Amino acid sequence: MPARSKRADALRNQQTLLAAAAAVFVTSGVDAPMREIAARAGVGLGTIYRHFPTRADLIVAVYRHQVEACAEAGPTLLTETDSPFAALRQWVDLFVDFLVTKHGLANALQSDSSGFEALHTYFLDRLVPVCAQLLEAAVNADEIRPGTHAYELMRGIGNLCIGHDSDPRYDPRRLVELLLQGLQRPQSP
Amino acid sequence: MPARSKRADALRNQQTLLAAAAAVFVTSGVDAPMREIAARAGVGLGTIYRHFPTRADLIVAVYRHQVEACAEAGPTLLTETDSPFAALRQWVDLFVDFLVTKHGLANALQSDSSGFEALHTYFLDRLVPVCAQLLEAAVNADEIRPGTHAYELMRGIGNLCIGHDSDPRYDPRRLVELLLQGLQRPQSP
DNA sequence: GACTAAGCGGAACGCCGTTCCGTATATTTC
DNA sequence: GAAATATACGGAACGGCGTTCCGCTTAGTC
Repeated sequence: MPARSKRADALRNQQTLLAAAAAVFVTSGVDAPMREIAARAGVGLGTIYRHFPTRADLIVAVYRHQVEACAEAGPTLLTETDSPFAALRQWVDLFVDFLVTKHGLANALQSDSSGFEALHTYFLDRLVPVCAQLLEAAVNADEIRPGTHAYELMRGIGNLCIGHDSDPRYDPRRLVELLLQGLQRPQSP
Repeated sequence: MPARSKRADALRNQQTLLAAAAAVFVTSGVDAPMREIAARAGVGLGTIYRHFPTRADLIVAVYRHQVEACAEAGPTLLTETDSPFAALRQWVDLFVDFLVTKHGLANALQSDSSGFEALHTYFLDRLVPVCAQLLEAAVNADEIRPGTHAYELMRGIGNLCIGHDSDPRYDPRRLVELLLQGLQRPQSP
């Protein structure tokens, strides 16, 4: 019993809000004042909170497609790439690219303030299993040392992506690459 | 001409504030409301801002000793440890321990909001040269590959220390160790 | 067209950083 | 010791932001 379906204006507003949020996130980052988003969408503050009770809900809704795409790319890369480690590296690249192009998203991802919990949860629930699969394949192929947990790796990568735009001398990609190399099994037998 | 020396009560308040801030930082993190610190010190808000115009100034003042100690440990470790890479590893451990025991400090260090600039600046100005020296020694000893910049490494390590207390499954030390291993020169000639 | 429940807007509250200035006091001067 | 003055103090006040709440509006229904 799906109750009664939502009102038309509610659905319209939800879409408008998503579009407005996406636009504002680009220019002002994911920490932009809620008022700014509401104003851009031409709705009241109450409306934004009714549709997206927490900021995290809004962020998740805005980026869900891209996260899904990233998650789905995992298995694909695994089958289409000859070495599992190469697949892992490409997948991580995808993830880093995603984070790095969203102002403040990496920061928000790690924020421990309640309210961002949903964000944290969604990203990790969706992506950690994918990462784990890639990791396991690479371990089985004897390309990397076992013992690294996907959760930890994902959070580490996320952390490394913080603040990349504050200084041109800091490029998260180089450090992530270093991390991956640290993962590689020493070639001694 | 050192102008006239400060008033006695001003000096006393400065000390009181430092102690109060140190105590509050332990319990509420370095983001604790300024009011809380002022209250704890038993002074007005104006006083805290007069002595420490920005939050970063206060944080720097509170932790200056420890940062100095860490900076000075660099050269010492280098002479007292047989391998430069081992010295680097120990030094990094020191730095991680420092960051990990200060709630929210790692976050603050990376915050790009103006006002934390002084913090960023002080930490990096003081520690990057030390790290660079260790790095260079390890490169010269042919223990690690050249091409990594101390600035980038320090920021990466700082980033990895963010959020360590939000989940027991996340241990920055393991990832930092991975990073260091990624630095090591592959043992192929 | 009237009814009703779903949805809307934005005023209002609380928290926080930061500024500003009337008041209090340490220090110097006589 | 008292007056003079530079210094420092306290906390009210302002603005920005997140979040809640409720009287009003409107879409969907009969």
